[in-house]
Amino acid sequence: MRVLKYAILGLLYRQEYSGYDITSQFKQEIGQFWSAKHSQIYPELRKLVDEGLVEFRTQIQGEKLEKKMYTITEQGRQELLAWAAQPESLPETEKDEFMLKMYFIHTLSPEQARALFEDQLQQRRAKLAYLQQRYESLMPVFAKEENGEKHTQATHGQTASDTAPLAFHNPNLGHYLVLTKAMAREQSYVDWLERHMKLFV
Amino acid sequence: MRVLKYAILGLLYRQEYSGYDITSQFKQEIGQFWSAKHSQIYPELRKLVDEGLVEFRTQIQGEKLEKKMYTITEQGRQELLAWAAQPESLPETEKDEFMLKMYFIHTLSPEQARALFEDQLQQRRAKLAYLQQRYESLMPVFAKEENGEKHTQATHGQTASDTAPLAFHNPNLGHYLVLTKAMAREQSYVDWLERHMKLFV
DNA sequence: ACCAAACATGTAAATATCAACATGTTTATT
DNA sequence: AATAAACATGTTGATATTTACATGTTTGGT
Repeated sequence: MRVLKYAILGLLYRQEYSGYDITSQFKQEIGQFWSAKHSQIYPELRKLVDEGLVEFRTQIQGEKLEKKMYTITEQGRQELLAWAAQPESLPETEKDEFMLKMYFIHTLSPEQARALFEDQLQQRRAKLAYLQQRYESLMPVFAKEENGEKHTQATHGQTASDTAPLAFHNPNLGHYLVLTKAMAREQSYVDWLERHMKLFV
Repeated sequence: MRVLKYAILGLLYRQEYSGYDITSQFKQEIGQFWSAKHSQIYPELRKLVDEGLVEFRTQIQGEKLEKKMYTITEQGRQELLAWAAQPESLPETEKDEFMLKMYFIHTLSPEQARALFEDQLQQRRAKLAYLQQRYESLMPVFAKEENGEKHTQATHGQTASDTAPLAFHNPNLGHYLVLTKAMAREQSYVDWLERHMKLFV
């Protein structure tokens, strides 16, 4: 399916990046939904160059550090748009090793199961808090906007920050969507864990 | 990491299975969180036999159809339990091609984006409905139990069926957990899509 | 008696992914 | 002046995963 190809083309659609920059991008928000290591990115970039979908120019950083700045070509843009507009059917499996362990919960003692559950809850809560903090620092306008009206007693699995204040033509829309979706995912995970914690008490 | 190894051991912990049976299991509920094709399963079973973690006996089906029924060994049980009790740190990325496209939403026209969004919503709703139906047919007791008290006006992203009526010692607990978790995941997805649909109206 | 679907097991080739190996430069701090 | 962290780019080898190739049996329905 070569999704990495399109992930890279999509990043280059907006601006010029080096291989290192692309690696860094995958450590940011989009990394919640797609990422790759540099050892996969560099060969993929070479392949994209060979296919005429991207081009690069070598830029000197400092005295002699060479970095390759990649840009998307017209052909690359066309392939990107064709992919992006194409609806996909859902994957049958969304892999989750923790849930696999939960399916085999009868292999554990109640104490062990509880420990696993609590560890997962702690990790998911930390991740959710991190995402919320990113949201507030990256999109202070929208975060504030909602703190007055609904954010007061939100306990039912959905933060008010997840309510779409952006218009279609806003360069931050994509970023906003992945952040709110990641928050919704983690909130749902936390809620489910909390709802089932009583099994081990 | 070899998660498939433990997925197979976990299945065999409860009962004897053939390779085909294991393939079938991955098409059931556990396939929501882990799965593999038969072309990966058969070599893995051979490897597990070589390692002494599983054994098999050949059984004749009908006149001459040979099938290999696999059982877990004591060593296999030990390795399974060691894995199952071990907490894991969260994966940095949970891949989702649709969300990758949403990050690149500026490559699309509002009409195209809306079409993608609606397609995804339709697919996620269908999947949620399918899971709910499975839940009701597999766990009729608990589905009924909750239809009286809370299931009446559930619109806030969490079905009442997701509220843990089982005790720790119930052989269906693992199955119950993956089903409710999959439903929660899909419900959260549907809610997020619905909340953001207005961007395209 | 025929046929299709399900049962059953494998291999081969291509691709995707990750961990480790390998090397060197630049920038900021002390 | 030293040093650590970040910047920067590659390759290699091991695994994991998917798609296609390959073959045959059994069961249930017409």
